[in-house]
Amino acid sequence: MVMPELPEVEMFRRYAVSTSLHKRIKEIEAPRGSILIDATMSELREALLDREIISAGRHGKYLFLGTSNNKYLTLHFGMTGSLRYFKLPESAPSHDRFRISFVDGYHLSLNDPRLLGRVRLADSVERFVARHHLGPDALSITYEDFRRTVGERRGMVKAALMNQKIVAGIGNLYSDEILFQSRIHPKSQIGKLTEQDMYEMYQCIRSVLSASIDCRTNFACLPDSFLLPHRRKGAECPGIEGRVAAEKIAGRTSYFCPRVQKLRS
DNA sequence: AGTACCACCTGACGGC
DNA sequence: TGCCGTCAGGTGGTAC
Repeated sequence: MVMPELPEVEMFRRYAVSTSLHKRIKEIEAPRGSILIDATMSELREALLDREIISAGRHGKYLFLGTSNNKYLTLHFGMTGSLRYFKLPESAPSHDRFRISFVDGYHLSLNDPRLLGRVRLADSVERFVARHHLGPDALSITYEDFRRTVGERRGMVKAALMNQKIVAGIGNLYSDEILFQSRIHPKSQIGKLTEQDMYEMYQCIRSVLSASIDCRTNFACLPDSFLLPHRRKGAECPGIEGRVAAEKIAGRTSYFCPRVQKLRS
């Protein structure tokens, strides 16, 4: 099952571009209801029906489908959401929660077994990002901004990496990978990180997320040096003799290699 | 300000 | 076999 963090949502963005751009919207439906936030179905229909999707943007874990009348259908995938494009009713996903139907008979659906995905309507991406207090996108943030915003916090580094207000797009899985490759223990206190630690972490954010996108988020395709394919308690650490440890940190089960990742405290 | 915990939500899985 | 508790994790809320 796909956990939608930045690379996964980037795949959804590309999928939407390759399937759904410049098609006239005929109908929208929410078969199970209660997926809309801050907007009603009639507002959504008013904004979208008879329009086309002309752009697909992403900020962190949010996907923005821009329409020809300057509105943005904003999708969040929760922890199990994904996009499916199909024509025949029998090809509809089994957990179809939000469906856009185009005049050519095709559909784009948000498939979401655990019902944690959300759909909103926005007037601009910038205003949406500001309203939800999202930090810069993890692949766009500069090192200066990263060092400053992380540096002025206290607490555990893992919590900061996963905090969407600091940097948008990193969740539990990729924060574990970034910290593993940075050789930093997830419980390390931010105030104890060196300048070198910060820079290392910043570079690993970029390289880890990019590598996953290059692999189309298929973990089996990642280099042998990655932790993600071995993200099980007791598994062998990649590249060093040792076992993967699991511990609840910042409210999430965290996997790390204690021999590689030393605690800064 | 940071942390811990809960709720939402369902499918998978292990224990008995 | 089948029931049941637990876990998975993004977001957003509350209490301390």
